[in-house]
Amino acid sequence: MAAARGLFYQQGIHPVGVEAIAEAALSNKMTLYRHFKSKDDLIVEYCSELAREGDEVWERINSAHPDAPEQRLAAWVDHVEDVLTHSGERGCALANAAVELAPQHPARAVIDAYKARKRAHLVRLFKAANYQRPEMLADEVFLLFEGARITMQCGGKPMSLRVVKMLRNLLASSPRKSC
Amino acid sequence: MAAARGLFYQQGIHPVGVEAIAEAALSNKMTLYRHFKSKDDLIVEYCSELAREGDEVWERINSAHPDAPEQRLAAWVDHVEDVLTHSGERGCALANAAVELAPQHPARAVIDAYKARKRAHLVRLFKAANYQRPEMLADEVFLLFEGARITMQCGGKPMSLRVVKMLRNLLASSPRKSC
DNA sequence: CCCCATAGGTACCGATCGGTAACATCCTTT
DNA sequence: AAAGGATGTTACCGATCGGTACCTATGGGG
Repeated sequence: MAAARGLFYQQGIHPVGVEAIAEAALSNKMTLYRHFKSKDDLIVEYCSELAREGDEVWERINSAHPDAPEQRLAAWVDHVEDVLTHSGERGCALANAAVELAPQHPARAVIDAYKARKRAHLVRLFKAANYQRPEMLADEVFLLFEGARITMQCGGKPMSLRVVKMLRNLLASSPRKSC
Repeated sequence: MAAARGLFYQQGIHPVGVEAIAEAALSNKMTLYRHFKSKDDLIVEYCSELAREGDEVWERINSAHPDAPEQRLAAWVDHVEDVLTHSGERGCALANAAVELAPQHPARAVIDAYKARKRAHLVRLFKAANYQRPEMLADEVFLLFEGARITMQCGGKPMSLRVVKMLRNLLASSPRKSC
C-alpha cells in the first residue's frame, strides 16, 4: 500500500500498473491481488487512506488545543505551510485522483466527501474564532489552498509558496465580531 | 481536433483512445494519423490550441478597452463569471492535462508557459489599474480562480460559483495608489 | 512432526491500445 | 477523361495491462 501511494502520487493512477506496484512493494502481483480484489479497489483504499489521514490531522489539531480557537487557527496555518513547503511538487493527491478518475468511479465519492468535510471544518474553525462571514472566509481559504496545490504542478511553485503569507494576511485583516 | 477536445475534456486524456477520437470525428484512425504523427503530438496541439484561445480572450479584452484599465478589469471579471457558470464541470482543461501528463511530456511546457503568461497578464492589469502590490493581488486572484476550477470536480460546484462574488469584493476592497 | 494458511513465482488469457501496411475509393484540378 | 492527392476500410503487429490458474515453498501452531 505504501508502494502504491508513492507511485500513484508521483506518476498518477492510470500510468501505474499493478505489477509495478507489486514489485515496488518487494512482492508480486498475486500477493497484491490476495489483499485487494481489483485495481479499482486498491484505488478506493488509496483515496480512503489519504482522506483518513487528512481527517486525523484535523483531529490532532482540534484535540491539541481544545477551547482555544486562536491556537487551532495558528496550528492549521502552520500545517498548511508545512504541506506547501515540504510535500512534493504534485499537489493534492486526492485532487489529482479526482481529475484522473471518471465521475462514476467509487473513489470519487470518497474524495468529494473528504473535500466537503474539509470545508466544513474550516467553517467551524472560523466560526469558533469569531470571524464575521465564516462561510465566505472558509470558501476563500479553501480555494486559495486548492489553487496553490494545483498551481504547483504548472510551474507555479514559487507562487504557491507565497500563499502562506497571503493566508496570514487574509486571516489578520478579515473582520471579526468581537476582538 | 474538435472531437479530441470534447473527449479529452470530458473523460481525460489517458482513457481516450485514438480510435474513439477518430470515430467521434466521423473519420477513422488512418486519417487521424495523416494529420497528427502521434497521440502525443495530438495532445500537444490540443494544449496549444487551448492556450492560444485563452490568449485570444485576453487580447480581445485588451483591444476592446485600450487605455481603460477599469473596463478591462470589469470585462475580465465578467469573463471569469461566464467561464465558471457556463463551462462544464471538469474545470480547467489545461490544469487537468497537467495532472495527467508526466512532467517531461512536451505538452507540459505549453501548459506551464500559458499559466505563467496568464499570471503576468493579471499583474499587468492590476498594475494598470493602480493597485498597490499588483503581484500579490495577481497571485491571490489567480489561485482563487484555479482553486475554483479544481473544486468544481470535487463536488464543489456551488462553492466555486461563489468565487465571483469573492472576486468582486476582493478587487473592491484592495488598496490602490490613487483613486 | 505434520498441516494448513499464506506468500512467491511463472506462465498464461483476453482485451485494449498506439501505430502501420496495403489497398480501395473519392474528389478535384487540369 | 486522366491523374494525383486525400480519404476510407480492413487487417494486422507488438506491447502492455488487468486479472487468474497452478504449483512451490515457507513457516508457525496443533
